[in-house]
Amino acid sequence: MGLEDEYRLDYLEDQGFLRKKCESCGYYFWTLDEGRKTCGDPPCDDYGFIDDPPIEDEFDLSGMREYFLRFFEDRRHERAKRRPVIARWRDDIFLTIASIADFQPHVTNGNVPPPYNPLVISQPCIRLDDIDSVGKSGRHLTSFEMMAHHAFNFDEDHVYWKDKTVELCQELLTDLGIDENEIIYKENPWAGGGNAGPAFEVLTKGLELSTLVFMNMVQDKNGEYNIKGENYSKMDSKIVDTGYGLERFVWASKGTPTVYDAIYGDVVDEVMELAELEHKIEEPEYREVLSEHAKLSGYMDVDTSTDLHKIRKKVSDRMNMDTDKLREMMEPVEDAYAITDHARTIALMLGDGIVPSNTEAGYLVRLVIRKALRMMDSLGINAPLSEIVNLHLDRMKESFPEFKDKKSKIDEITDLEEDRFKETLSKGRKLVSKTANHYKDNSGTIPLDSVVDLYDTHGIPPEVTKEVASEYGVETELPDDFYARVAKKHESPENEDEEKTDETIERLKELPNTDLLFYKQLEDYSFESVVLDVIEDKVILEQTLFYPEGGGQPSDTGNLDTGDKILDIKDVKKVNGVIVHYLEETDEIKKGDVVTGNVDEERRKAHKRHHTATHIILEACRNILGDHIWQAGSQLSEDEARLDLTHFKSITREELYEIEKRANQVVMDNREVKERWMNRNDAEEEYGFVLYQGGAPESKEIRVIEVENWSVQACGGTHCASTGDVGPIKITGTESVKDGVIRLKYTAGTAAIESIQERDKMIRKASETFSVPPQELPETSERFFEEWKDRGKKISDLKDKIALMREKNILRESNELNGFRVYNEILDDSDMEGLRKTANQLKEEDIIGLLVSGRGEIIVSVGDKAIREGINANQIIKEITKEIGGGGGGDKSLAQGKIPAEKKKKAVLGFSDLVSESLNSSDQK
RNA sequence: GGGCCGAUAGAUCAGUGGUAGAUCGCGUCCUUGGCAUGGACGAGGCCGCGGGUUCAAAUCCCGCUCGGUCCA
Repeated sequence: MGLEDEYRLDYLEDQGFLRKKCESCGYYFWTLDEGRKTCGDPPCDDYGFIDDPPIEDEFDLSGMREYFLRFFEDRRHERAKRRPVIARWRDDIFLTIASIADFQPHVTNGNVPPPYNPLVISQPCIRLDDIDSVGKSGRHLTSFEMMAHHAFNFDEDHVYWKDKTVELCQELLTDLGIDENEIIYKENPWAGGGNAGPAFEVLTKGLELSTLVFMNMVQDKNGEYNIKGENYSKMDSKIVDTGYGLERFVWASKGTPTVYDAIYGDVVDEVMELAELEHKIEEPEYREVLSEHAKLSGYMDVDTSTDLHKIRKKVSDRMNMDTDKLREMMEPVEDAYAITDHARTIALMLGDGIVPSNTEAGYLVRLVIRKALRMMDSLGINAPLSEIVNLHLDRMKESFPEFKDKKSKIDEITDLEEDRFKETLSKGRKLVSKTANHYKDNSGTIPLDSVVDLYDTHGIPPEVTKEVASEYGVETELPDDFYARVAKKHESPENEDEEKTDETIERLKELPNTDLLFYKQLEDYSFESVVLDVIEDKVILEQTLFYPEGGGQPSDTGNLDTGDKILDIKDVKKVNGVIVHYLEETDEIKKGDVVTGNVDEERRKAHKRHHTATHIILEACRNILGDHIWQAGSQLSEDEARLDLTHFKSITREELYEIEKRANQVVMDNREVKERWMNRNDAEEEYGFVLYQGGAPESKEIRVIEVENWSVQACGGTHCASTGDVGPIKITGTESVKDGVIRLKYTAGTAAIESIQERDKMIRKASETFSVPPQELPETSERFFEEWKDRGKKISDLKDKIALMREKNILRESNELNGFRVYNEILDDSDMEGLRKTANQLKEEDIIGLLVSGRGEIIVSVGDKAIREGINANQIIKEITKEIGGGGGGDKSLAQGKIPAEKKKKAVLGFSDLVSESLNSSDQK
């Protein structure tokens, strides 16, 4: 079934819009211009807005944003706060890529009502998909603000739908002075993230200003609508999802050749200045080249070098200019644009608390930083990247006041990342030199495999490899689809998650949600309840005090008392709203029984202490280390708790002590720990995103745990009533989980006492060994270690001396055999090192020798002269060990091995014969 | 979350199972009026930690810790 009817809006028809089919691309579009034949979207139409801005007045970013927000506020929309660019509330994407992402999935799926309805927002977004086109295309950005008005229509609550949406859009555009004959609504259905719907792209003079999506379908294998290759069916809710590109609007108000000049031309100027280039945007010839270039790249992809080459060729032809000259002219400008763009993205990402890492969102910010640094390098900019980031931060003060306090942290992180990258590069260059030298005499070309390896394993960009290799006169194999090949290397078969259709789950669905007593009776440990069902080893009660595993807190254990028998509970889980108790055995319990539940009190208390301690420590870390600290995971047990934190360097000892001290201070303050249920939107409004340290729940009401005057977190766990109940907190260790994430381990309450005692025992044991009081342990152990090393050296020296002294005996006692002196002896007090030293003396004197230690270590040495006669120490030792057991080997002059100690004499006695045999056989050759 | 790479002298690194090395730096001496330089000698190593294989492990295998890097 098609979507034609979806687009026939009364509003458009009443206004006199005509539905036409684009002669070029075949898509339908709506226009007031009777003569129009094409849809207005490049490549069907050219850019018409450059040097001829369709928006009457010039706007800057904050001016345009404010105009938009006010416009919709005046039309009964509430202004919603932006969310961070890191999508902490979602587990399917790292970055906020659209304004609607703020409301997915909890609002769009109907679980949580929107904060306002309808609402207007300007949401900063980051998209890195087209990062390679940034700067070159004149229109791509890695960060942008998606302005939007959203209306969420559910069955009972209808706000507005298609006609009103288009009407508002049309009114906004004409309000801005855009000629209504130039406004085109192009039909182009949208699909993404499991939803879809009809959509209009709103175009003027070849520029897409906004997209109006009418999300009313959900992915469904048997759905009747087919959009972009997938089947969809209608859903109950209808969501108005619009997106107005703030930067596009500013661009359309200025008509500059590129979007970059429109939105932050002054920063571009400064970047050009740092590169000692002049931004000649005002020079006519220059501006013309730039315009031509921009117009062409408007409808071409520039992410492959061949496309870029085509554009260059066309522009140079049109301008009657040499292609090389054009390239020389364009490349630095493109890099400067890209650097400016990336710097703003970096400011947003770091400002919103992303910590650079080798994984997840942290990796994405590192990627952007490194791309920027590379371009700065090729432009010859010596200033630190943080300086350019600061240019943006200064200008963002007004629009993003929340970044004001973050400047020094952003500087620190940027500088640190710059240092790290330089380190990686300089190491990389050495490695490339080595590789280049290796292939210099070989093929003269570094093969693709090596180039991929250098990039994949060591992070050396292929361009750098090429550059360094050329210094050695070595070629580099570098195909156009290099990065695709790297990607291919990483491809692995994806194991699809099997869909579980569990009978148990079906049966659980029939049952009512369990009444959660552990949220109501915080200090109780036993309760009574009716048994609702028994499924295999699982018991479901009407109400329970047993806490199910969740939020890093393990489940309670305990027992159920049926009156006749006490049954142990080994695990408790929550399946949707139903709490499932896993029992050792369930023979004695049946549906309808009334049982008494007893929670293991010590275990629960240990969990409470560790959980509350976790909240205290997290806030202590945020206070001491900074606001970039976010919880990246946590796990409690009875004995220990651990907390993973985002942090860009390792924590120092001193910081750790400070955190420990501060946390214990909060304990001693005996602050109240309050728990309450709050409306989710109210809680977010009041506390912001710091609430969601442990991940965001997907419900209307959320449980908020507040440590008085300390921290507020959304949390479903059990907590102490006041911080004094936590008892002492002892940090027991740190480790790094991955780059940018550190793990803190600590104990609280009884467990803390135990861990302190454990440490005390270790110290006692060590100090008893040394027979010194604990306080002298550090010095003493150091002294002992130094002495131990000294003695090792002395022993080695003495062994040298012993070997020298033996020399006299050796000369006296060696026998003559076929012109060689042969010596063998058992040195009972010696070891392998001693034997070796003596053997070296033998070699110098050209004596063929066999030495055996008391433990059966054996060594055969042969001097140069004997080697020339074909004597081989390795062969001899093999002969010996073959005959009497053990094993050994080495080279011609020295061979080592071991034989059973009791065979020492036998080895020595047979030696002369072996040597003479060996001499004879070599004579025969 | 997954893949790949690395850890040896103060620094940078070599060392494919058999006597732990190079360069720079450091110390002493020589060359010099002094500096630069050149030369000689020397000190400096739990070869990351723990296990395994082996007659023998810096080296091979497994685990851990730390670091680097690429991808989702």
